[in-house]
Amino acid sequence: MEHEIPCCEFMHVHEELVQKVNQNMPEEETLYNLAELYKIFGDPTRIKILYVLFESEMCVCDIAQLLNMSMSAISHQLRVLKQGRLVKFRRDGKTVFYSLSDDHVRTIIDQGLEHIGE
Amino acid sequence: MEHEIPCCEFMHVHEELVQKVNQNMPEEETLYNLAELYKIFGDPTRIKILYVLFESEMCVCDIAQLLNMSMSAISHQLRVLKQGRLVKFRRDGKTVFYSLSDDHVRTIIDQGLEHIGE
DNA sequence: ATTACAATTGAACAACAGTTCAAATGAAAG
DNA sequence: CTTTCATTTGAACTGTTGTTCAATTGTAAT
Repeated sequence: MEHEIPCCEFMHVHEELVQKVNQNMPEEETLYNLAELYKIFGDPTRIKILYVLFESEMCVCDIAQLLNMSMSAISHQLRVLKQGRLVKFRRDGKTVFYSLSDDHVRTIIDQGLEHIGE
Repeated sequence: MEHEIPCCEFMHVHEELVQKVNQNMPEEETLYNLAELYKIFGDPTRIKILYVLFESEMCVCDIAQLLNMSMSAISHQLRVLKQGRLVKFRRDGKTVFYSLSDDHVRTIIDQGLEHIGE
């Protein structure tokens, strides 16, 4: 990440502005975590799973049938959603039921829909 | 995307619920576009660029210096942001100034921050 | 114990994404 | 027209991601 920066001879932004940017820029780790969160939303399959879970908790098998995909594929994606704390689960016998872990999920998706104009 | 679905013998979700899911699930294209939008936010460099642009419009060169990255890398990412309609630009002589195209950007990022608890 | 079955896991594979490097634009000045 | 310089572009390379397939785990029933 080290660079010789071949760049314009003078900066267009003022010194004051540079300070403001550095002041308001969150820490590297925060930015990284933020990107990680959005990466999770950045896949149609995972978005679909979240939509399905908007209605109610469901087992892997039901989700797979509803989305017409293999249980393995769904399970892999549920793991990603679990790691991102977007879904939680409970076991009931052989079956594992997944559900949304909080309301941010819905808000974030709604904001996105608004942006693309749906 | 075709599957033999080896799955549980009976569905746990009720018929009524299946209908509700299918009713509320947006069209395939919408879901795809939504995922595409979030993919854009799913990269630290692009998040940083957006943060920089929170303060004011800036040229490629200034952004590159502020983030300590090559102009080429920044330009490539600005193209992605441009395609997602998250930034707009104006040319002034040899310089191109980029700025945020609307307020959704800020709202979406704020929602994300809230989720990760910052 | 053995069987049945929902769910998870890991390896493999193809598709994709981010940065670099070198070359090409595009606009202004000499 | 030629030069200069900010920006863009395309190819190459590397690292990552999503799905499949086969094998495994975990729970309950026989």
